[in-house]
Amino acid sequence: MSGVRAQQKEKTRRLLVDAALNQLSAARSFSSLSLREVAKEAGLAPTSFYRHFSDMDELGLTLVDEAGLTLRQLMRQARQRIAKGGSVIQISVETFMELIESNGNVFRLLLRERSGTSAAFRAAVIREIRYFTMELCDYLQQANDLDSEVAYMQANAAVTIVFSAGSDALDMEDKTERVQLSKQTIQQLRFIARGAAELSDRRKAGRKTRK
Amino acid sequence: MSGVRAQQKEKTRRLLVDAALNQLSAARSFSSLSLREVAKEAGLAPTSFYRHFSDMDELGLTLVDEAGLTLRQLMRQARQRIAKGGSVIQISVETFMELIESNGNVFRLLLRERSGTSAAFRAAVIREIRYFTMELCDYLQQANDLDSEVAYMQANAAVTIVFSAGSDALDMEDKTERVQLSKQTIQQLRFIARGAAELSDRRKAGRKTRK
DNA sequence: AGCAATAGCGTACACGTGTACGCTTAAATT
DNA sequence: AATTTAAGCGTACACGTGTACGCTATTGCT
Repeated sequence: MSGVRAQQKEKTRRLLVDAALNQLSAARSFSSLSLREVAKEAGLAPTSFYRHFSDMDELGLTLVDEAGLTLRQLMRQARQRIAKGGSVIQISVETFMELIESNGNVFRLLLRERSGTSAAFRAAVIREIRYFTMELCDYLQQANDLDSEVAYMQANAAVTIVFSAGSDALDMEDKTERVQLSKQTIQQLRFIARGAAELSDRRKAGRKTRK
Repeated sequence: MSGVRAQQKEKTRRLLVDAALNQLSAARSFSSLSLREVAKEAGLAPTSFYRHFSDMDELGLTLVDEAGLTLRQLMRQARQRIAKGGSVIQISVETFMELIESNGNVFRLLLRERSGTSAAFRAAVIREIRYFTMELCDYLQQANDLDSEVAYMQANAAVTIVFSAGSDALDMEDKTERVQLSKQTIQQLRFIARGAAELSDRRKAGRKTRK
């Protein structure tokens, strides 16, 4: 019942997953990784790969799942920090940027496979990002008392801006450049928040007078 | 002097470029294209490829250049339409969406290689997009009398939003879905415009009182 | 007219790829 | 203790890849 075998299997499975993640870089996308490369990096014979995944695609989807997990951890962490007070937007952006610095490869995976070549991957990534967006949407609607449609548009725009900034940040090695980018991103999010708040107010006023 | 030879060479060079472009699709990225495939599609022997490009990379950069050209045509067309009156934002978004419907592959190339695997490609794509952004920035600054830094942030955010929407539009086969996306994008751009105008005003007021 | 340049082709090679197949060895089950 | 299960390995194969090399045929130049 201890499952020495299953335990060992899970261990080398992780070896494969980690091997794939570690091979990702600015110059190396998941789709450019070969089964043999991953197996070799994990210290396995090529054919042993099949004991864990039937395909590189299957490994890839596992990776996307892990990336989604990381994204959710990010949200949790941001919420905790926000609870302690401070500018919501600023804290969110800074938390996000930290994630990118420490988990660049995970983020790269999401960015690339989003517009990648495999329909399954795209669907999986889009699902994760949508989940992320919806979570933000709920928060905005509740915290700022927004019209639900307006909240969605704001959340969607904000996520787009932040992800794009993250993508840019990945290519920066200079620290001050990144700080500058953060500032700009924060300002852009404020633009959006401002516009959304206004539209939401206008809609509410419209509903009132119509009654 | 007529240059029968050079003329013919240019012709088959175009054959290669077009062959590469035609092979692009949702399921096929440029980096997944092989020299042999492109040559075959162009009706050439693999080795004849080298008479025109030393590399697939060189062909790729040519493609990016063409994409940049398309982007500039887009700007010109949008400007012409704007001159005839109407909502600037609406016209811009609609023009952009038309481009995507008719030149999906060109746009896909830009989107993918932007976060792609080759540093040279990324640099080239980023240059084209930056040029696009700067052009918009100038327009905004002049037309709306904005603070220059604010205008840049607005232009940058707008381009990000529009490109992201374009990327989403590529995956839609339903027409009404695309119309809905356009509406949302227009609204999001208005959010940004609103926020930017406000910040610009605040900055100007600040400068006045300080004098 | 004669020579040089060159676009395009065919052949050939070494290399990396996915994966089918059978074997070994150790855990799990009986 | 005997048997079944399955993780991992090595070998082997067919296939697609980039590209070096030499050849042909046509254009351009002198």
